[in-house]
Amino acid sequence: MNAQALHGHLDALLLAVLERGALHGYAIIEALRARSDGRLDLPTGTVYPALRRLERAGHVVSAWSTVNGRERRTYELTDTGRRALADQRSGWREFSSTVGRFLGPGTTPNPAG
Amino acid sequence: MNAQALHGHLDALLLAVLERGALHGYAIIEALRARSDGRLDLPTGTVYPALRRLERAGHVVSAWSTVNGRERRTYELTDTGRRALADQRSGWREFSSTVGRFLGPGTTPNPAG
DNA sequence: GGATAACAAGTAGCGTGTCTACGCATGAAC
DNA sequence: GTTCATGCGTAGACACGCTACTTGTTATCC
Repeated sequence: MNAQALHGHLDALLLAVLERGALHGYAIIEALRARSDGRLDLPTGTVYPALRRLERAGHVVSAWSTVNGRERRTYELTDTGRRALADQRSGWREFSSTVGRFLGPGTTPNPAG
Repeated sequence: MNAQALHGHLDALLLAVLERGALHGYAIIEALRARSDGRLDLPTGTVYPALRRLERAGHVVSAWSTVNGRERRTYELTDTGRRALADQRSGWREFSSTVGRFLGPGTTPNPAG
């Protein structure tokens, strides 16, 4: 599964992983991969531009830090970003329940757990 | 909600509405609108090209019929289309459950106490 | 010491897919 | 005879993610 299917939901995913705490780009990619059991394996060429978009939109702020001589740009959610995430969440719910009507009951309201 | 968010799932929706029986383009649009409580209101410029894509792919076949002097092109699911729909369905389930982990109700830091 | 891999960030150009904005045609209402 | 709802269709614009590439550091293997 690649990000083509995401189309328009990628930003929401990025905000969602940052909700748990600030991360740098590479770590975001790994978090997405880990939390999706390897299903979301996004290329850097997808994630980095998206993060810059989010920063331009004011949803995240970034800060450079150097660790072992390696440059890391760490991204953090802003208040605006938090509100945007809430919006995206309700948008996702409406979207998935609407499409779910046509494509099956598998909207997974809750993964049984 | 428009089809921008659909991106990649539109074909599946079209196949899904045709699953219940053959329809012509305009009726497909109305069926989508009706079954989604008005949430899916797709422009013709989105649906007609999509239907032609599906026909080129062999997922549907079309036939002209004239009703009251009006030309209608009625689309019908093929066996290939039915299989494709099944594929899309399982694809949708995987997609929605994966994204749902991040954006779903169970994702909030307030785990339904 | 040199090659390779993993980590870390980024850009350029392409392809796909939906949207906007049209055009064409018929039948009913006013 | 103009307007509206029905019905089909295309052209071009635009947004977004993908592929492929570049730059640079640290660690590992031979």
